[in-house]
Amino acid sequence: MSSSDENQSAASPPVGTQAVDRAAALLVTILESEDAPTFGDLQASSGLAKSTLSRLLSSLERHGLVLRSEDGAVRPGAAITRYAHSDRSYDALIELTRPYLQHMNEVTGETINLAILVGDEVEQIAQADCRFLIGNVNWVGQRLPTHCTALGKVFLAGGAPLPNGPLTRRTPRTLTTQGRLAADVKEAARRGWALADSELEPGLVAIAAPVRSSDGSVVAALSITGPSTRLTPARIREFARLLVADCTEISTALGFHSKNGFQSKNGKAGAA
Amino acid sequence: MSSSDENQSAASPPVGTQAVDRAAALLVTILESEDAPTFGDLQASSGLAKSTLSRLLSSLERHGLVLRSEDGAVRPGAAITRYAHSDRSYDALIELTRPYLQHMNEVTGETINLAILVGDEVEQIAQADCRFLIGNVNWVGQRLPTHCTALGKVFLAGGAPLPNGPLTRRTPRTLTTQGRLAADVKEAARRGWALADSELEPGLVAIAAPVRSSDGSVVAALSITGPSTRLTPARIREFARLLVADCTEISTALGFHSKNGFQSKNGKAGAA
DNA sequence: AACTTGTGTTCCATATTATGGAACCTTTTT
DNA sequence: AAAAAGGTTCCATAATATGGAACACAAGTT
Repeated sequence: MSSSDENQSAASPPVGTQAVDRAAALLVTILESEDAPTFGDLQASSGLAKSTLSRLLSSLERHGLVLRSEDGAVRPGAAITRYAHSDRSYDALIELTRPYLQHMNEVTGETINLAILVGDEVEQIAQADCRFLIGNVNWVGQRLPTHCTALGKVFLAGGAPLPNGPLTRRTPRTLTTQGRLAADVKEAARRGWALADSELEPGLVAIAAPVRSSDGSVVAALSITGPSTRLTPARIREFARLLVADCTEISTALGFHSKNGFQSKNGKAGAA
Repeated sequence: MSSSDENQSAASPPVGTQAVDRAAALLVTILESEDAPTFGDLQASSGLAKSTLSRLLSSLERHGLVLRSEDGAVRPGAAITRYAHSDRSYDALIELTRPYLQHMNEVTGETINLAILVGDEVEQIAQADCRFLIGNVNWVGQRLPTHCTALGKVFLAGGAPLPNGPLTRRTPRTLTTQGRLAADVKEAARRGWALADSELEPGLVAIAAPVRSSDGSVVAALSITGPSTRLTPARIREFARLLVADCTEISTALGFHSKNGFQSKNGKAGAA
């Protein structure tokens, strides 16, 4: 019995159930594999006896956690697929990012938001509240356009299609031409974070950075929002560093690895 | 030991590992629960001893399959979240739908495609090839606009934002005004399937229907494509029934339940 | 066609490994 | 301050998972 703990478990005194541990390790392997492993692959990577592996897979399969196709490939099953394509999958993302929201809130004192792209709008799905009197608004559930928000620009920089309709003028500083918006988004992509200064509402400043999944696509964005009186240029630079650092950490937790903050998706993406 | 098989396993002679079975059932419960269950909830629903439950959850947690937040709620863990937000999650969707593609291909003889919405375009991700000489084109990987394809109209009918830029005229029959497109999409929503007759390419006819996830959102679309010589009005009606039936089955496998084929997402969605 | 190799499942005796009750610890409620 | 609720650890017991070998099936090989 070769106890090869190839996972992150550093020095955990084996508390828990051995059989379940093995099955869990198996499932994780299947979830992480770029292309579906075969029975043989799993046997090699886990070092389990054929009989044991067969039984473990049967149990997982019975519950729909694993799917075996005719060619012998083992894939995540219907139960997982079902979850992956449901709204609930974002709840876990919120839970995963919550500590970071709190951390950034403690350091900056400002409102922190987590958002995803829904259609061509940005929807805030979690928030850590500002500690000052001025600035407490609940943004959760709100949907905003992409062209005049820092969060929106992050998704645009990540490859979302530019809104090709009219760009509504929310304030005198809103970018209302395709050209200026494209340039601003390009700049955001270059430096790794986006800025919206009085473009949504006069005196309201926001910066935002991307959270990426393992394939490099932007799944969410985090923002710091506050009044321009507090978010001065110096503060913005300081907070942006912090923001990008935390977003990078979250992305890493999601399996993304890269040295530079922003870069185009390498996989299936690209111009149509 | 109350062997309460609450899952679909009808009469499977318990082949497999008991401990893993319990853990798997637990994980499925967590994945399916609308809002995160607590330790107590799981104890009640599974009927396991506290100690056993504690150990099982520990094992699952160690591998990142489960996440326990401070308030005691148990949620899918980072490993699952990571997978759910990666491109790979579509591989399993393809695998899940493959039998249906084949079935429809056998019945109709025409080309069947599975597609998802990427940005404001439709990307084909799986195909069952046409059995006739005329009509074999590999669409997989291709991205097409939404306004002139049956697949695209399905997503528009499902709530995706209408393209608000110019609607490119691909053929004389392409719908190039917002008004006519909106009307066509509305009709598609009403009857549960979409049609594109010589709108992408002269003589090319396609029908498509939605695949929905448990929350009602359209995650994918299936299409039947062929030349207008074979896809006559009578055939179209016949194939549409088949298409909608199969899509409903797939949606059910993904946890969606509804009597009428098309209906607006009841959850977070709605007009902006 | 008969043979060999590769893959995965079932069988079975063994002892390793999971089990549940109780004690214990921590936090919340009254 | 006391009590209840919620979880974890401990421990002796035997129930349960284990791996080797036999078996079944398919695919390539001579």
